[in-house]
Parts: sequence; C-alpha cells; structure tokens
Amino acid sequence: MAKAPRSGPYICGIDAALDVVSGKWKGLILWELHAHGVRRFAELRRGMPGVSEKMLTQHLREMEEDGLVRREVYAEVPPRVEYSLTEHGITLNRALGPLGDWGAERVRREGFDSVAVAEAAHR
Amino acid sequence: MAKAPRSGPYICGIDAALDVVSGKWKGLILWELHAHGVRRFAELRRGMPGVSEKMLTQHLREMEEDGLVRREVYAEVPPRVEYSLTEHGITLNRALGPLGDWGAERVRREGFDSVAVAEAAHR
DNA sequence: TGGGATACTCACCTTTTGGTAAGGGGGAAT
DNA sequence: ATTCCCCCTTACCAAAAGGTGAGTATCCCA
Repeated sequence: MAKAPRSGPYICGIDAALDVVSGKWKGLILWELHAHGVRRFAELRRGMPGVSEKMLTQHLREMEEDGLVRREVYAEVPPRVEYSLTEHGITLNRALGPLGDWGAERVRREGFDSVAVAEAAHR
Repeated sequence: MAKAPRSGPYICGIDAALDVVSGKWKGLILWELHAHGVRRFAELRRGMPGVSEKMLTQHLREMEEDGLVRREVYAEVPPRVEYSLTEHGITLNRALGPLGDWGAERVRREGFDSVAVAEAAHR
C-alpha cells in the first residue's frame, strides 16, 4: 500500500488529464520526448537543468504506469535505458498544444521571465 | 511577502499554463463558471461537493489575481458576491478543451470511476 | 429566541510533494 | 590506482498543499 492510488474518481476530463500531467517536471518530460523522439536517462537529465535523479526516475515511472512513456532497457555493460512516448503520450502532447500556446501568450502578456532552453528545437 | 511568488521563470508555455490551473479545484471552478456564466460563492460550493470554504476562497483569489476570474461584490445586507470568467479565463477554458477530451477518453479507456455531477450541463 | 443563510478569515494540523545526500556495481578512461 | 559514467534506490528532511473547525456581522424567518 505504499503506492498512491492514482486514478481516483474524476469529476471531469480536465481532472483526469491534469492528474497525469501534474508533477513539477512532467510537462517538460513530455516536451523533451516529443522534441527528440527517443532519449536516454542522462540525456533527459541534462536537458532539464535542476531536476534530481530521484524525481526524474519517479516521474518517469509514474508516466510509464500511466501509459504515456515507454521504457526500454538494454542489458548492456554500461546500462542503457531509452525513453520514448507511447501513442497515448503523443495524443496527450497534441492535446496540450493549445494550452501551451495559451501559456506562452500569458508569458508574453505579463512579461514574465522564461528560461531559454533550446527553444529552437520546439516547433 | 507572505504571498507565493507565482509566475516564476517558466521553461515553456505548458509550464506557465499549468502553474495557473494546478490546484485541486481550479479545473472544476473553470468548468462551473463556464457552464453557468455567473455564480455566487455558495452556488459554486454546492456545485463542487467536497470543497472546503477555505480552499474555494483561496483558489478563487488566486485565479482573480491571475486574471482568470472576475469578482463582483454587492454591498447588500446579506452579502452577495458574484464570480464569472474574464476574457483570459474564457480563452484558457477553450485551450483546455482538447485536454478535457483526452482526459475523458482516458477515463473511458481505463474504465475509471467518474463522479456524475450535472453532466448534462457540460456540452 | 433561536436557527439558518451569506461570504468569508484565522489558527492549527496532516498529507503530499519535492529535495539532498549517500551508495552500488561494473566497465572504461586517465 | 583513481576517477568517472551509467541508472538508479534508499533514507531522511523541508516546504507546500490541503483539510478541520471555529469565529464574525448582519439579516430573515419561524
């Protein structure tokens, strides 16, 4: 019973979707995986300055459990693990598009700071 | 300086948007206000079973501060306060549409429980 | 006279989330 | 010989989010 239940009864679709994306780094993981297709653990880590190893694995495991991310382990000498989006991860990302646009405009509107990280890679 | 900073530097638009929607009841507030146009405090409360008064006011205040919700107070004998969406609240809601659809399909797909609350009112 | 409705605020507590630091096991590079 | 890299796991802590229950001032209705 150490694991969180996840997937409690939802009131609306927004609820069900937010449950899956909420988490400090999940949006960014989706973003990175969308931009690069396939990434290894250390690559993701480097692409997300500030994330700790613990949080990264934790979020990746939850997203795997939620069917958004695929995890492939290669039993090689230096271990290699590759992450990519599943079909559901891809559709979720598409569904997040308009929200991302809205957020970007909000940033522009309010003049908030935004961290410039490889902006060119994203659309 | 008691107030949370909010609007920290964002990494991408998703970040900026999620910052504004994350909160246990915010999605539902948006939903209610969209469905009814204008609602009083107690009406919202009744429409969201389980929310505490504290959380409801807290979320409403934050959303007002974020420019999503308009709050109008009528200095009447039994106090009356009406809440509605601002222009930005409306566009945010529109941007959440695809996400809501995705979430609804996830619920269907996985066979999760969903609480039936006035479903008919929501498109 | 007493109770409920109205829209909150305040003090306190629990739960959840995120962060820090350390370790692990083996191979490759210096 | 030492260090680094790889992909984590575990134990422990701090901060944030959320919940509970009380109090407030006024009025209306029975």
